[in-house]
Parts: sequence; C-alpha cells; structure tokens
Amino acid sequence: MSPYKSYQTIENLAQAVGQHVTLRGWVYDRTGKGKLQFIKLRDGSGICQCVVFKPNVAEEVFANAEQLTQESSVAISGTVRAEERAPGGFEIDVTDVKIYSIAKDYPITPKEHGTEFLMEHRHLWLRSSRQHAIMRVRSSVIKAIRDFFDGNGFRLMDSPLLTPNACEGTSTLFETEYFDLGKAYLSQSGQLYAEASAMSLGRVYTFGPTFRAERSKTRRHLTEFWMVEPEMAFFDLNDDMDLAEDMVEYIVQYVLKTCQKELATLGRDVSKLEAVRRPFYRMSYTEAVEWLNKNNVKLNKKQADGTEIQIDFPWGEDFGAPQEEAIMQQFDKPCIIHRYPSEVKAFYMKRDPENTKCALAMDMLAPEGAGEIIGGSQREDDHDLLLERIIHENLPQEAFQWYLDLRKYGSVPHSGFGLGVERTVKWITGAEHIREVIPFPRMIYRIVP
RNA sequence: UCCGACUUAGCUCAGCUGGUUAGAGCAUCUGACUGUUAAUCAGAGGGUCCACAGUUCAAGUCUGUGAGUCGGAGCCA
Repeated sequence: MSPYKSYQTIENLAQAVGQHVTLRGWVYDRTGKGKLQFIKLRDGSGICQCVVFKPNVAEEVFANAEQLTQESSVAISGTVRAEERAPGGFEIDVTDVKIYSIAKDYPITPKEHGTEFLMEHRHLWLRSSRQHAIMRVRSSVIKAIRDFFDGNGFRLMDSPLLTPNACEGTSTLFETEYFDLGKAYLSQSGQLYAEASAMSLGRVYTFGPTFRAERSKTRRHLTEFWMVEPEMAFFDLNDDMDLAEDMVEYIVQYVLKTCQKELATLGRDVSKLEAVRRPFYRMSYTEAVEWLNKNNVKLNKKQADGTEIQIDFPWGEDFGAPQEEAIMQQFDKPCIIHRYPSEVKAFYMKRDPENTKCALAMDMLAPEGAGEIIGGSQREDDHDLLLERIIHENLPQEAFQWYLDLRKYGSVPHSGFGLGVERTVKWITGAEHIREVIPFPRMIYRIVP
C-alpha cells in the first residue's frame, strides 16, 4: 500500500491519542538517560517527543534508539499519549524504531552559529525550527495573496522573465545572450506586461520572481525576489491605495488566523499584527516633508569638499531609509505616502493634474522598522505625454513601441502596484534579515547553495 | 560604488604592554544514570591562529598587501 495517505503527521496527533501510530521523520534531538531514550522527532508538520523505555521494547529496538544521531531518518511506532511533561503536550510510547539512515556529524547543532556558517548550510538550516516556521508563514502569505486576488475578480497573467529591455531605465539588469537576437535581460518588474494584460482582462495580477542587479547590501535587499503586481483598468490612484490597504490587511489577518504556532515559535508580538486593520495612515509627500522639517529630522548632505552638513529636508529630494524610519516611528500600522515629486519617479507614472510637479505615485511603508513593502502608481494614459517622457529620459523608443500602442488603442485610466513578498514576510515574521525569509536567498556576495 | 568591522578547534568565542607546550563552552567518542527539555557527572581525541611579505632574539598578538565574510549608506520591493 502506498503510504501517501496513511501517514500519521505530528500536526494531527491530538486526534490519535490512545492509538498505535507510525511517525516518519528526522531526529531533531536525542537525550539518553540510562534505560530511557528521549527522541524528538520532526516530520515537517511539527516536533514530537518519543520515549523509549528499555524494559518495554526488544533489545534491538533500544539499540536502534541509542545510535540515533541528530537528523538521522527513522520510522517510529508507538502509542500516542497526552503527556504534560512533553513539549507540545503529546508523546509517543515507543514500541519500534526503524532506521532509514544514520546521519553522521550533522553540522548545525542546537547551539548558536554565525551567519556565514548558517548561510553556507542553508540547505540544512531550513530544517531548524525557526526557519521552518518562517517558511510556513511565507507559504501562508503567498496563499493569502492568491486567495485575495482570485476572490476579487482578478486573473493571474504571467509576465515574461526574459525581456528585451529595461522596464525602469535606471536600475541595473542581469544580462544574458539570447541566440541570434542579441542581449536579453532578466525582468525586474512584470508591470508593463501587466498593463497590456489589464487592457484585455480588466483586473489582473502577475506573480513571480524578479531580478535586480543592484549592488545593494542591506538587510532588506535580495537580487532575486518575488513580487505580486496587480494592474487594474479604470482604477485611479485612490482606488489603487484602497486596494493595497485591503490586500495587506487581508494578508496579515490570514497569517494571524493560520500561523499561530509559527508566530509563537518566532516569538512574534501578535498584538502588533492584530492592530493592522483598515484604515491605514496616509500622507502626501509634501505633508511628509513638512512633518520632517517640523520635527527637525535633518538630511545629511555631502559637500564638495567631502564634509557632511545637516540641512532641512528640501522638497524634491527622494526619501531615504532614515526619513522613512523617522516618519514611521509615530505609526502602529502601515502608512501610504503618495504624490511624490515626478522627477524622482518612473517615466510611466501619471502626473497629478492638480500639481504637475507631483506624480500619482504611492509607497506603502510598514511599521516596526520594516520599511517599504509596496510601490505603485496611476499610469500615464496619454500617448503623447508618455512618448515625451520616454524621449526625455533617453529610453530607446523602438523598445517601447508596443507599450505606447496601449495608449493608442483604447487607452483608459489604470493603476497598479507591486508588493515585495519577502519584505512582507520579513515584517510579519519579525525576521532580522530578508535572507531568512526566502528558501535560497540570492545576494550580491552569495549564490550558493 | 562609498564608509566601518571581523577572520584562532567541527561550531560560538577568549587570548592583556609581543615571551616556553594556544584556552573555554558546545559538538564528537567512551562510561554511569527511569523524565530529559541547551540534561548531568567522569574521561578522551581534536589547531596551517585566513594568505603572503615585513619588523624583531622572539609574532595568534605589531606593519603592509591581498582574499573572504559581516554591518551600514545610496538604489529600490
């Protein structure tokens, strides 16, 4: 018989009290005490203590238990018992221990390790309870995102990962040869294609990995990360912001509902997440600048001679991490900052008709120092204005011909945004570093394992 | 790309103003133990002190260069 459906998982042990079961998994930890062996077994769904008492089992079974090392793989049979002394509340009274494989010298011990060591053993580090919990939250975040859009009339429309040109001209791209057609680039955003898709299906989202060859080295950057990008026909900036708030609230509340155990393992203060309810805070860029200057948050500016001076924050400058952090310190839930100076924003963003110095752009900043998780905008829908900006930014006009077509044939107001999955998971889990929230992080100085 | 820090046992680290044979805890191995939770107790093994060059009677320790890693800035999700 295939074991596919007959496995007893540790997650479901509560329903199996009194029954004789077989668990399959890996030894998380073992301690011996003479005639007693305590084996903590993990099976992917949880961890369960299994107790082997010498007088109760065959000699060979006890010998098997004694030679188990950390991460050895086993099938353990026994009776499920509710037991206060066991972590998790249940334990197995073992009758049989079958060994699949004995692990020798497993490198990651229950003691502390440094970052470099753990990163080099990422393929094994994923088995640790903290990483296990983070990955389960990640999975829930992704499910929440898909459920949210699928349940609100959106269609999934994948954008290509191999692209012929930059979407946003400024950032650096990973380059590769593409047969006889010259260079191709790994996509750093699916947005332009999502716009085309929205003109067909109305409300769409693209969901996939994106690549940025930025040489940034911070705890919130990856060179390969996952992004969900909804794009909606007939949405203006306000509709866009409403949707973003709705989605983030849904994600956080879904994780709270489905990942209680994981959040507890991570030691996350869930009251901070429970507070994430609409409406969030909103501030225009201009209001934010006024706030910074009223609260004496200065900008460090390098002068020509190399010395640094502190100046009032000038309108027109883009916010850096210090400004965003200062603004967010007053908030216990996310805040959207909107209507940035168009000079610092991408060419495809629509100008604010009430103040053409501003773009109809918005960023959502998460609280607790988590920083920017969303960037979005209402898109420029006027053909001539868009073309003007492409020329002004020295972008290759031919490459954007198809994109300009969208404004030539039935252009409509439309908006969208991009949510960084890893930044969201980092915020929700409270992880120190973004490298912990993706199974195999890709960073400027690391591509292995 | 810019600024700063670090590199000593399998892991995490200590090692003072340079001075005989380089230390601890954990992990590993051997033994004891019927309730462990980072078990405890007794014992054992384990080192190219990142690399190269230099100063010195003498370098883990001082100087220079290089490599690797980490943190931060900018850029962004």
